[in-house]
Amino acid sequence: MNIIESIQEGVIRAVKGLYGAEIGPADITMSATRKEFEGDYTVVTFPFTRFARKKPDEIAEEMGQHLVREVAYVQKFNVIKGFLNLSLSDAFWRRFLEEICRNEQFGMQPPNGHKVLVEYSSPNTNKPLHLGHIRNILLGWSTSCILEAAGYEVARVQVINDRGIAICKSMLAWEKYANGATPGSTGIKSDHFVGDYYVMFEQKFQKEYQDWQKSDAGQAQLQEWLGTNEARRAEKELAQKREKALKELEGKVAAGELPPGSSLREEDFSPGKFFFKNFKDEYFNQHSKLGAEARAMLRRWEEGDEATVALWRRMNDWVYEGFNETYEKLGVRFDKLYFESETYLLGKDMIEKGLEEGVFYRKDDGSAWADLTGAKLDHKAVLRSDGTSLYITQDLGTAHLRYQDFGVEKMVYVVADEQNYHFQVLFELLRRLKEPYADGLYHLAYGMVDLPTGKMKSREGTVVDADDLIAEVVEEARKNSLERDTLAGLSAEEQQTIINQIGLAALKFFIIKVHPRKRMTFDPKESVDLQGQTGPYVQNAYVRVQSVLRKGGGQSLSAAADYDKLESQEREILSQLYAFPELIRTAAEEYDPSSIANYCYELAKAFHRFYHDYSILSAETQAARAFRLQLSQAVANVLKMGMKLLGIDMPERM
RNA sequence: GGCCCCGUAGCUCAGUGGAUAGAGCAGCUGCCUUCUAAGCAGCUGGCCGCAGGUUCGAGUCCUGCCGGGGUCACCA
Repeated sequence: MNIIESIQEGVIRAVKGLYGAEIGPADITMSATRKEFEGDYTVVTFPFTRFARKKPDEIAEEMGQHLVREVAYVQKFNVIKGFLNLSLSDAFWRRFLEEICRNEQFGMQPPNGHKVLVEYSSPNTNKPLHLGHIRNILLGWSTSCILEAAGYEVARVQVINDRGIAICKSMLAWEKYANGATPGSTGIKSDHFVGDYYVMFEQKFQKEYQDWQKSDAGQAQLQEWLGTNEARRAEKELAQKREKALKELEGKVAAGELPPGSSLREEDFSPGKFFFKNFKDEYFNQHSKLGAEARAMLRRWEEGDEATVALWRRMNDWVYEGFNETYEKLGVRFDKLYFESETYLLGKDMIEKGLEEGVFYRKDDGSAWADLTGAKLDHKAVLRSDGTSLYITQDLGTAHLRYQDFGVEKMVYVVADEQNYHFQVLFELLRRLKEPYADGLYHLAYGMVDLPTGKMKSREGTVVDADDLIAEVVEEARKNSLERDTLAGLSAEEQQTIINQIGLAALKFFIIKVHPRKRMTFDPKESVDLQGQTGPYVQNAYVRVQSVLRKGGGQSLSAAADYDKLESQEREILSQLYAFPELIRTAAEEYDPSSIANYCYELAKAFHRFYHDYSILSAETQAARAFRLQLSQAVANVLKMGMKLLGIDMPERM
């Protein structure tokens, strides 16, 4: 039993003995004592006034005496405004420190016999990975590590969207314009190589579309639309929008944010532009030559045309090669890949079963639906009238397949929050189908990543590429390291390893420290910061310990047993360490890596302060020296484990 | 419009219903002859979106409103 439970039990007995009331642990409000007061743990006594019929201070006083008498290691107490602050004995903390120094795996929970699957990354194969994927990957990886630390057996998987019109665009552009060029022949990273042809397709298509807009056919289409009611509505809305924008602009000019004489871009409010923007998909499907070619290619792929499938395989393999490089740089891996080309037909059996069981119903046209109005959702199509699968059908089948593959009781889907509705529907359907894992489903929905300039938009070229970003943070770490010149004496290879660790720590920590649910602003300038609330700050605390240990470690630390009169900073650090196991449990329960990041920062901060204020190697006594060495060692160990859960490695020097 | 998420310092973010709401960045000041200054300390900066309610106690829970985002396809 840990000390917190002991105290709770003591409080329960005290309440019963003193006031004759029965309470449970949940009725007790307990927390670590705030820094400005003396004590280690605080019990709030206000809730007890109801049955004690006494003032909070009196209750606290009585209870404090009771706890000191009855609970081992509770040594003394003080009362401030109804808050009962308890101090544990030095012996308690010394024993705790000894215990964690013996246990390298302190905080890691023993296997709990449960299996969980984590799906993350899940890219398309037509473009390289970008900043959004990085958040996804870091969340997925750290969540899976945290679940492992909490005792789960974890399977890491990704779904790869390797089929559909998008990859056909890349294929078509490559066929038409590449003249047989390959990643090897051009020296371009292979996923970027494929992505470049996707971009090229879009550019050629855009050019074609613009030419068409000016053509008789295009103008005729526009004229036809301009006569409709829809057009009149649109014109009205555009006029309103224009007015609003004009007001905003005038406000900004008045505030000096924009130069005088600034004006609106009138074309933004022209009905013609509005029309052609919305007509784009229809143009692609109905009129475009390139669109027709891409669709023909998709059809050939679906028919299994040999040459098309071979090209498809070749280009996708290039993409995987590039992805794997990026995954390796980020230090993540997967146990299994699910390719949509292999799973997109799955799920129909489940629909059949569901139809029999009345989970779904059929419309006259043959399509299958689920009535989810009871779950405050809606009617949802699960099979097309021609009998083919939909996105949701495929996900039903894939979930079932994964259960067969891994026998997991829980599945975590790391997917952006724009798909919240989809997962609500998916989980509800799996519950109704009585899938055995249906109660263990969790959508780890994370907010999109914005740039200081606004949303990332691939069409406007504001997407931050994953590889570029990694290179940038590592370069920043390299420059800083050179200035500091602390790595002299190490081989070039060792130096590079450390610089990579520092750069990636900055990037990863910057992203993980924000709660997943929140939309986040990613400022590239701040992400390469190496000072303050950052990954390298935490690494530096670890490095300082290693440096101390190199100089003064190796001797017996048994003298630590004689250390008494712990400093309040030492107690504070110990109390933080004490919270580590519980932190892992709650982080796993809540699927929240950000709590680990913030914990590591707080612990590093406490250590940096301690390191500054007290001498470790030249402490006043042998006992103090031994104790502080142990304490430093314990801090380093916990920081290393904590950061490892975030996918961040600790360098031995920096 | 329905549903979901967010709103805390100039900026980026913490904050299990408990004490005087915290960090980092930015700005200003100090501290390297001492275990690595990627550090430490200080100053400046808050109607915790607004209004009600529940509670001994609300940034935290409930309701309404305002603002931002997402989503509501036989697309994925």
